[in-house]
Amino acid sequence: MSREAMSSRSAAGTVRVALAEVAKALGHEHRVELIEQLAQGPRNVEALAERVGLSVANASQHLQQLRRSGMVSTQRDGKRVVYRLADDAEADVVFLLGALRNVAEHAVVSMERVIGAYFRARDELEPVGANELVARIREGSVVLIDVRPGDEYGLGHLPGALNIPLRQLEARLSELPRGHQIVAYCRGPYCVLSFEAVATLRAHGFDVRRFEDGFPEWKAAGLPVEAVT
Amino acid sequence: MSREAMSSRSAAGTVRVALAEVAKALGHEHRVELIEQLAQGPRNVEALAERVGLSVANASQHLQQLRRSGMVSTQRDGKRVVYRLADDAEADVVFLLGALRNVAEHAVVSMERVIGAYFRARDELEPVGANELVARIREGSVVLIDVRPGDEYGLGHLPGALNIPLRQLEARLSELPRGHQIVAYCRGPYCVLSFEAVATLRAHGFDVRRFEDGFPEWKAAGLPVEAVT
DNA sequence: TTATCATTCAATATATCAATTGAAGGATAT
DNA sequence: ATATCCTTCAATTGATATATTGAATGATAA
Repeated sequence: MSREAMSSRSAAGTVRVALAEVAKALGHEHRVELIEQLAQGPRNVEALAERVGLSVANASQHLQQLRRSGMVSTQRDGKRVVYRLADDAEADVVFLLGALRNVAEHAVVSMERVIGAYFRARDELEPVGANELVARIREGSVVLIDVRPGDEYGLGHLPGALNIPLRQLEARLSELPRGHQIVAYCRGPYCVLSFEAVATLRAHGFDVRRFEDGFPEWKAAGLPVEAVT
Repeated sequence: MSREAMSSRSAAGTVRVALAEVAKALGHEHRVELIEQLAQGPRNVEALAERVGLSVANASQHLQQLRRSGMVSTQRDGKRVVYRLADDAEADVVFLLGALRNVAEHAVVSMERVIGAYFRARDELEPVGANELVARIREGSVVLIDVRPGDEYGLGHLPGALNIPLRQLEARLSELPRGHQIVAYCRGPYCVLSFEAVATLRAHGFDVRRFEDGFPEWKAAGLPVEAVT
């Protein structure tokens, strides 16, 4: 939109254009996934492209759309360009993803289907809410495990969480206690890693539940996080 | 997306496609405005087209995109087709609009500009939050006025609110009390009607504040509403 | 400097979207 | 039935978005 067109527009119209710009930036599967990745922590273009399964050039173009929307900012680090959620907007972007999930849950038919087929287990897994988790971490009545890959754990994790990536879980069962309840978390409410972790650990007789959100939501709520220094 | 492509996709991928579909549906200024209108209450195509300033055919096409996204549903009423926010998703859609506004507020440069120029007055107007408003309605210490057009008021309004459309405000000052504080509300946090109403009433010496949200947010929060029967 | 690396730009083909026009559906009223 | 009204469909034009390829930029390291 040109400056001229913008200035001839009502204040309310400008607000709507701004909302539509943000929505349009999230209006493509790849950009949703890029934002989800960036919610775990900052990354350079190559790492993002690889995770999302895009060519570097294609990922770069999508990232620039996100940057133009204002949700993402960049910073040079040597010969790399590091993308991150814009500091001002980080928590709001995480909440926005959550609001989109809530709407899609009711509105999008294919999503209802996949939730029915895959995530129905949510109730059976008795997920732990953030408030309860805060209390139980404080009283020390729970062992937290972060089942994301090690690099994401390194960029930030819940206080005191033990990092056991899902792939290593079966090999590292001896590190887990049988006396305490275990709570597993990963990238967010529809991240499959913690679902699988809970299923695996229950099959081995552990007392384990899932955190209903993930690291980004925890951080966006203003709760304390740790990072590997 | 075809059924085949969908079934060959991971559960997480399906969720992302669903989020992107919802976001894309809000990725156009006209559809944002249509959703804002529908958040006030159900309407037929012609009424929506007129309010948004579109041809009927064009409005119909945008409305069908919204319907395909699942956010909007239709129902025939004689020779009219009435559009409304889908019952399941109504509150979630209103929250989603709010989340978009929060992100855009930080992220979109043009929006910061217009907020600075037009809505800076927000602080000076000492807006009333929903919790405070609930309490003050209960204790009867406030006179509520709804400054939206009469038809929107008729579709639903806050309990006990008096409808004085902004255009009639100066002509109806005698209906307003000088003993009690007045609270004005309209369509939402960036709706200009209540800003103007507060400015007008203050110029006439009334004790008046703005409700910081609007009718849709009040209803989406599960608070009670009235409608003209 | 030159070579190397990470990222972005430019050009292209393909696909999708937006707005307009006029015709077609579906319902009611005469 | 016929006419009328509201809405949707179909076809068109022009605009915008996506993905690919290869070249250009900007920074570091030899």
